[in-house]
Amino acid sequence: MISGTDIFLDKTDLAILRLMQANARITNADLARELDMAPSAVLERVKKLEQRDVILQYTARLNPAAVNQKLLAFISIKSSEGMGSNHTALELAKVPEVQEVHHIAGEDCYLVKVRTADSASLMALMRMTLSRIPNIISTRTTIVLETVKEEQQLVIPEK
Amino acid sequence: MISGTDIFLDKTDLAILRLMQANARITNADLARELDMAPSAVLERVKKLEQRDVILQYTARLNPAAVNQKLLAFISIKSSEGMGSNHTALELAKVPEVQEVHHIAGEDCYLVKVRTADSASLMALMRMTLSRIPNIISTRTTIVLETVKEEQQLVIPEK
DNA sequence: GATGAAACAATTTAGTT
DNA sequence: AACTAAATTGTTTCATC
Repeated sequence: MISGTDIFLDKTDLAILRLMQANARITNADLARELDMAPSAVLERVKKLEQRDVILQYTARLNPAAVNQKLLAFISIKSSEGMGSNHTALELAKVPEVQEVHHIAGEDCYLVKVRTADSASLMALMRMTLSRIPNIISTRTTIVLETVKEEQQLVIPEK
Repeated sequence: MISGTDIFLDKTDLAILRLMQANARITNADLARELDMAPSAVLERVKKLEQRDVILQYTARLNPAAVNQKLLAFISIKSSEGMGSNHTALELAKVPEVQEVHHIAGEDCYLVKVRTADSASLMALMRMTLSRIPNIISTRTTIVLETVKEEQQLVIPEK
């Protein structure tokens, strides 16, 4: 769960976030040099950003093709469960190949992003895993032919 | 550009990827302890994984709400350019608020993932930035009401 | 490819302002 | 919240197998 209490970030915090978003393996010493601060002061700020759930994770972005995950698809899923329940979404979220589950406005359904080795393994996933989740009424699968950009970088405000 | 030459990853490489995907700030010494190897051997492998573009980036995943990016939307964009050209996609990719641009099958259009502060700033972005990109025929915007899962973690094969 | 050793650098804690 | 100082730990190179 993500902190609901309000979060105040000053110029220094935002600079730390900008640097760590661009390179999570930057040393604390290099961060301190960039910010013209003592390493101990920077370390304390980083720990607080982690505690406050401003920084959620440090992760290596991998080339999907290198680890045999060449197929990317988006699936629109309609569920018969009433509003207020999101059991279907939670079940979808448990599937490791499912990277994203969003509840979307308008069409009253979920948008799911899935990555598998190829179209055969996507079919297998849909038959074996998705079809076992209750309340799914329909699915519409869109295959990605080519990805031109895929980053999670957020635009960090100036202040 | 991502390496086109084929990539062979052994069990040790895959273990490194699994560990660094989960925590990009793991120390090289800790990696070496997990793998029962000398730190120097692990360091050499990590450098090769970076060089071969298996590891694309180390990044901190940030809480979008903490940096005032509360709105997430997917936009389907139809372009009049012929197949073979992807000028529109490249222009879309240049926009910092655009996190993803995928060319999708079937409807002959792009699927774009965008993050902004709120719906007013999304409107402003569409009017000021997207409307200046040539060849865009139509857009259909879907607003995300709630995100249940959003990770980029890939399923790393066993071997 | 992997190792061990060694020089150098970073991390992290504690005490102080 | 920030600093300095100091002890511990990690990084990285290089010679060797």
